[in-house]
Amino acid sequence: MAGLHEVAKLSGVSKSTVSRVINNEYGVKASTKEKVQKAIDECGYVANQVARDLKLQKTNLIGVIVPRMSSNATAKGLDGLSSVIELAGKHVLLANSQQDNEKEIEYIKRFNQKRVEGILLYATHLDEALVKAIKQSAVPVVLIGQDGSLFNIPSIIHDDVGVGFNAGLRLLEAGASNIGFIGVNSQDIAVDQCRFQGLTQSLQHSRQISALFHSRGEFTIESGYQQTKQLLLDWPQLDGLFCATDRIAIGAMKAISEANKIPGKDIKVLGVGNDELGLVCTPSLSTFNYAFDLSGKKSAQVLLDLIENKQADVSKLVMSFENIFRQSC
Amino acid sequence: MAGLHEVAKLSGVSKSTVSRVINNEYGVKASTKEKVQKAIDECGYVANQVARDLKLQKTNLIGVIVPRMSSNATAKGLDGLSSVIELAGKHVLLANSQQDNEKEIEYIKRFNQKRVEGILLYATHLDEALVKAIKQSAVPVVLIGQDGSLFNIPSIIHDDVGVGFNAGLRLLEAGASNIGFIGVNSQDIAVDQCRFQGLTQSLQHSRQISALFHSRGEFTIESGYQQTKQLLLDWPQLDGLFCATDRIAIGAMKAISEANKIPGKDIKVLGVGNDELGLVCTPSLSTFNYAFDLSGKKSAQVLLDLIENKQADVSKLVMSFENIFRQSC
DNA sequence: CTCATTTCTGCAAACGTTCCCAAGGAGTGC
DNA sequence: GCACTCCTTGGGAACGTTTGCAGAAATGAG
Repeated sequence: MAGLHEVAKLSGVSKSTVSRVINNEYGVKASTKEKVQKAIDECGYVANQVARDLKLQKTNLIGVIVPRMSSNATAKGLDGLSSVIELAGKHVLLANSQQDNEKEIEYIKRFNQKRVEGILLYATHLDEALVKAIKQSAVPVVLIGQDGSLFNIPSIIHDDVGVGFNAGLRLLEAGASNIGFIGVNSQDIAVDQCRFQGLTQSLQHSRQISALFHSRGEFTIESGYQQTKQLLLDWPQLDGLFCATDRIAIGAMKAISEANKIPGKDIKVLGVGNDELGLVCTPSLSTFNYAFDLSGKKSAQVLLDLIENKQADVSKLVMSFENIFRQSC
Repeated sequence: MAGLHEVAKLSGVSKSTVSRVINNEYGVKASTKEKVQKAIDECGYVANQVARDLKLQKTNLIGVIVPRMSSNATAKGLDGLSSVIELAGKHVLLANSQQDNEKEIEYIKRFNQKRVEGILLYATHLDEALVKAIKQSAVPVVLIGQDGSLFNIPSIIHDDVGVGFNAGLRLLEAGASNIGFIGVNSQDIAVDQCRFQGLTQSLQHSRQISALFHSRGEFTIESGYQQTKQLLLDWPQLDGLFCATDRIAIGAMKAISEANKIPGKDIKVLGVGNDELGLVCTPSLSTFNYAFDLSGKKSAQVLLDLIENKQADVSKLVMSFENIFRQSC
């Protein structure tokens, strides 16, 4: 591929001059500018950004690590963050960790090698090795969805405890007293632990509550279905169900219907995430809206700030949520 | 950040030797290797991939341009393509064109500057300027979702005509004779034109058909709702509806219900895409499954081949589909 | 101990830019 | 005609690597 050198030769000027017209700096005569421009068009010159990046010590690259691409949360987050990153004239270097902790670590390292300017990490769980990798990163890392502020890692999180608390209140209000929670795995602090914690907090002082169950599965509709089926068998009194995600909740409602009970009447159901799925299913799902696109944007903004100022003025940012109460509770 | 140079100084060897240790080439004494390794750990050296890329004239970067992040098709496609790209040891450089033709062109240029090895383009419509930009790209571009084979651009497409044809057959079979089609905009060849074309082909020879309507909107549930509301007003005889996407179909069913007709009974409804939404809504939506993850994978493979072999052995690849017939038709 | 052979290491060029510095040339005022 | 300034241009170092080549050190054979 043609380089600066060839353009220079072709137009009979020096590399310096060519460079100047490319970056259209002032101080180059109109006639030479024209001459050079012609040569550029002629040999189809395309600036080599790699060489530039090396010289300028700046890549304009932001690394983004997600656990999976095709989930409501990730997709919307990606949409949000990409818009602010691209507005800032930077590019998104994307990696799919497939929820694998080691891959997350691997990508943090590789991104450092690639000299990204910062990293946005949608982590599923924060273990020692990951924290260490983040600490070792030469460029700032901001965490999305999990709270790393304990380790002094800037984090954008959703108010999972608050959601759990509100879910409890709503369930009580709706008259439920045998309440189940379907979470994911215990390593996922935000989705599993915090939401459950909020739930228990709100139920704690109520004398209406006779029992509380905690069951665990995966992030899918199918898993929600299976978990609930089992739960109904083990515990027929169940009359309120808080699911850690909307997909789980939708699976749950299916299981409930199949057990000849009416979701939203016999058993109140609540999800989290405001997935569009909850809007179209029957009965429509009561849930909590997390502004994933906004948290994506926010996290990108925090990261860009961090890159600019070299120090965080925010170590933890808790995004609020919105109650979306429909038919299921 | 510490460079090769500092490690060399610290360990008392030359840059060459350090480089050799890092790339663990044979022919370096165990004792020096150890010495160097210690120095590396000590000063926290991280290889500069930018410099490497420049020297080796190879970035291991694949540019991916999508019209939006948060759609079923894109998300699944991204999941598929990222898995094969990452398996090949390469990285995904992601750009969101926001369905803007000019941005697509802009990104093709920028990616060329970044010296990506190839580009995967989810295009919404293929106009002259875009074709020109693709032709001018120094690295191979493969198109996903739109047919560019006419312009000799390797393309991975879904069998949109086939889907339209099958939709028509199904609608006839179900006894519909006043059939509507809700598409998007006419510039979207694949989603609007091809699907409609297939539909008309299958209906052409039928004497049962009394009329066929073509209406246009956007990719959303809301748009499907509005379009259908209008359609029902204009044309009350409507008894079969083929929607270019599942989201549109779901909006359509809502409008139908509101008009006191029963979707799947009074008016047969068909969508495209096998969005999970269609599974949970009532009545469940009959649709066609496009293996978006597979087309993502395939396109990445074709691109990698193209990069490797410098010439295409496939110029067009039509992915098949699967009939998913549920309650709505 | 010497010479040949093998193993190891360092020098320096190259990748394609940017940008500092200096120098050439053209005006300008006296 | 001279000194001065301003505008335009070119030379070359630098960014951090890799790698061919040659030389140094180590090893082995006689």
